[in-house]
Amino acid sequence: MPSAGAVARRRVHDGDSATRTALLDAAEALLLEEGYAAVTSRRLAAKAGTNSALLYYYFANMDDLFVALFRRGSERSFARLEQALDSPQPLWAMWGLIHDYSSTALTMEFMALSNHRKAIRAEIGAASKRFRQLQLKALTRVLEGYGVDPLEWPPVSIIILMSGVSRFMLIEEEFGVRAGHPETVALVERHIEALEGPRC
Amino acid sequence: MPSAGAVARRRVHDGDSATRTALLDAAEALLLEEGYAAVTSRRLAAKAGTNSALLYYYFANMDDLFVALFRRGSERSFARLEQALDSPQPLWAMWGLIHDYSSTALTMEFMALSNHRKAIRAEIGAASKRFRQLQLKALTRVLEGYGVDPLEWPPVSIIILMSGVSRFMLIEEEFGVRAGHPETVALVERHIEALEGPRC
DNA sequence: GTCTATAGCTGGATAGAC
DNA sequence: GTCTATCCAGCTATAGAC
Repeated sequence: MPSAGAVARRRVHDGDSATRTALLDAAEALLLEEGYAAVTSRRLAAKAGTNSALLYYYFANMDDLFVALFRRGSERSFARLEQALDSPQPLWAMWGLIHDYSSTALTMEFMALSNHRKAIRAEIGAASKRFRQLQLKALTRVLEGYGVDPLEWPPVSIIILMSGVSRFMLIEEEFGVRAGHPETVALVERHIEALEGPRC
Repeated sequence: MPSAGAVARRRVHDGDSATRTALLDAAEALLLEEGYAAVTSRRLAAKAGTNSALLYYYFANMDDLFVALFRRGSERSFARLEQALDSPQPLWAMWGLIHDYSSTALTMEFMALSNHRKAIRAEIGAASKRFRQLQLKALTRVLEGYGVDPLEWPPVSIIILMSGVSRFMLIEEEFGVRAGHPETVALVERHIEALEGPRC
């Protein structure tokens, strides 16, 4: 574990290279398959077909690697969100994005990881805010178009409700709890359908 | 890290003793203050004013200690829930219990911990199911009394909505995201008030 | 019941050859 | 850029004295 005040002394090679990408890919795969505790310098280097010393050539330390991996993931998510909000059925598209395990699993793993990697905490906060702002800007316009009263149903609350209920069910499923999930998904989707018509 | 198939060979002393309780208290405090990564046998023993060898006198291994701590916490939560559901305003009482950081923080820490301690996963799943059943049994009766249509608003979905939105906001707050939270809390509380009158 | 001492392992990070 | 070899720290768990 790096000491709290650790500073990267080595020079880091930010550019793209096949090895660097392989290391990030291996880290992402390990993170999803076995959880962040499995992502150690040795195991991840082995999975990428190299050794841990090379990892430290590309990244100053493990924190650095995790931050790079998180940013790569956020950029992808952000692009997917922009595309979803641009669809003719933005509520359905957003719900599809939110209530999908594979797009949420990485985020949740990073949240768990952030418990003992403070560098990651700040990254998650910043990305969440940016994500929320984009969702909010689009949804405010969309809901206004559907004639939804923003005092009774603030757009930001719609986002939080959809995200919260979805995330909660995904987490529960990881622990084998499924009671009430189908009914709740149906409830959410009834309300989306009332505003936006059946999903196309 | 214990090997996957590790079996507890030592005899374990389950009964209450001041030292055992001190160890559990220290573990709980460390878990909340610094996250589960800080809960190592050495640090926790030091915090309890003893040494790690004694920890292994009371618990077969670290997994065992975490399971014992989780069970102690669940029993307390369960008792609080029973009391809440027995109040004259069960919706308000349940919401108060759900949307309270201190009662949720430990659960979230255990969920993060369960990523690399499988023994904990099973415990969380079992406790969640038990918790849900109690909530559901009480809420079904209460909502029926308020004349809420169970086809449009299934009681189990009300529970999931309340839990999900609350948990989501508590997590976001840990990452410094607060946008839309007051509006959303107000929204939930308006709906509770419509059914149960102002909170007493 | 409680302690000291320590075995055995794993991980982060670096040195230095090629 | 990539490797082998290695240092050092911290952790789980045990042995054995008192």
